Amino acid sequence: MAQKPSIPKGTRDFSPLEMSRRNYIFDTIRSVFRLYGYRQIETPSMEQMSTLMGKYGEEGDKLLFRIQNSGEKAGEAPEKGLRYDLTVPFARYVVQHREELQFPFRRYQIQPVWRADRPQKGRYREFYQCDVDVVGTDSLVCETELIKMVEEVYSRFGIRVSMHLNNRKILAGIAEVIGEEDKITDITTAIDKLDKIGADNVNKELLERGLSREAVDRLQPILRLEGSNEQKLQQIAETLNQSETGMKGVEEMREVLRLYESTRTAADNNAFRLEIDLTLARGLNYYTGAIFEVKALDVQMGSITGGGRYDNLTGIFGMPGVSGVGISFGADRIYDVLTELNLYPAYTLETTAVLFATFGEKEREYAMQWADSLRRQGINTEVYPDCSKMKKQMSYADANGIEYAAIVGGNEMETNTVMLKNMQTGEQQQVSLEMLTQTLIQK
RNA sequence: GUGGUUUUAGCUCAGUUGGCAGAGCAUCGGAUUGUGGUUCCGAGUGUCGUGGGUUCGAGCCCCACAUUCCACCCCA
Repeated sequence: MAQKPSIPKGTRDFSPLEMSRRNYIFDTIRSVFRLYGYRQIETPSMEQMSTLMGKYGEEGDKLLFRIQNSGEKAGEAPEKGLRYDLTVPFARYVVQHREELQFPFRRYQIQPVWRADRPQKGRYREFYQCDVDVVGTDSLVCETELIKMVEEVYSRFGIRVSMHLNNRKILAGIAEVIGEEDKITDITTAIDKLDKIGADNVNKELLERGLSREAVDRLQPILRLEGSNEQKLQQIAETLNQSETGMKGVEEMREVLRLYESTRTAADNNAFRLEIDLTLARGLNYYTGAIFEVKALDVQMGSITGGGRYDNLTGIFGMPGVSGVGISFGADRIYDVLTELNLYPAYTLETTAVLFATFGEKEREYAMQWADSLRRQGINTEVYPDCSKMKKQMSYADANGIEYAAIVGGNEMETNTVMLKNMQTGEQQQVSLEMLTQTLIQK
């Protein structure tokens, strides 16, 4: 019985053109990662449920894909699940391989992750993250370099972005000074929505979540913070001067900004905006220091990159005292942004340089020998496999965006040449193997 | 998990109060027995998302499920 094939909700097929573009994204990100000395690892698609559970908050647990073993009954708790992000598997990896790693350890990882979320704009159930993390150091140089890497990546893509910067210690300090230390999660998730729902609704939500009227009032100056990063820091420092944790956060942020500014030159791109944003919270509750988020300025889309510092993620797996910091580029959202802004360079069309189109079996064999010679020079070459009509063969070259057709008939075989046709201009000339190789190598 | 939306030819989509299933593009063939992308002529294609129900009769009305997209929650 023929049934209509389909793929699971929130997943996608990638066709050749899309893959060329995706590879352009991965290659660009990867080259920046390597520029800063990061090395690649991969981890399995599935992890033990015990590794995943409880790392992403209540909501996160619900969004985990569970893997049902064939032997398990429907009601049993599955022991394996698909990874939800790359950071937690990385922490697990570090703990398991600690004896073989040199710290500080810089790694990058480009792999798909899965979330059983409801799909919508820029949200898929299977998507790629490009993670870059360094563990085993709490140096703020790392935060600074991550910021510079974000700047470099988006500069290469030509996407104008704003990078928002916050610090969990500052958020903790705020909760402390308004006397609601234990409500830090409620406070952060509420003020995270400031942009979207406005100050009045945020305050309403804070009251609903059980904050006192007084605490909400004391929060207001923080919410309304304006001015340059330096001015913001000044105001935050004044507000938090009674909180040791809060002041630590202020110092960290000040140092990161200072280091960042110290490396900037006039040549740096001004399209990149780095701003302190106290309303930036980020849901993952393992963050303890800096937190980052990047949004495209010219496209309506959720964050396209995010990350932060986590002081004790490996502690959960029995290896305390290892601080890490990292960020994750959302490849699929970047793809959507590049598509919407039409920013793909022309060369992202990965294709064949030359197609041999032939008039018969003898010509085809002749073409195969020529093709081998070209391939030895590293030129992407195809021989049309059937003895079809020339029209058909030329259409094939055209439809696949192949730049040159090398036509082989009796005349060409006699003179030991091919008729080389430029598919864009329509110009053609009879050329020797040497001339053909030269022409194609120059491309 | 909540609310709405979409699904008809390979693709994008029309389809009237319930009455014979349509267009453009793409594909294939020909005009052109050694030349594609432009032109002209011709042709093919459908379990109308799936399963039930109402009706003399359902692409259209009702129910369930799947799916698309959007918003909320949350997030890359």
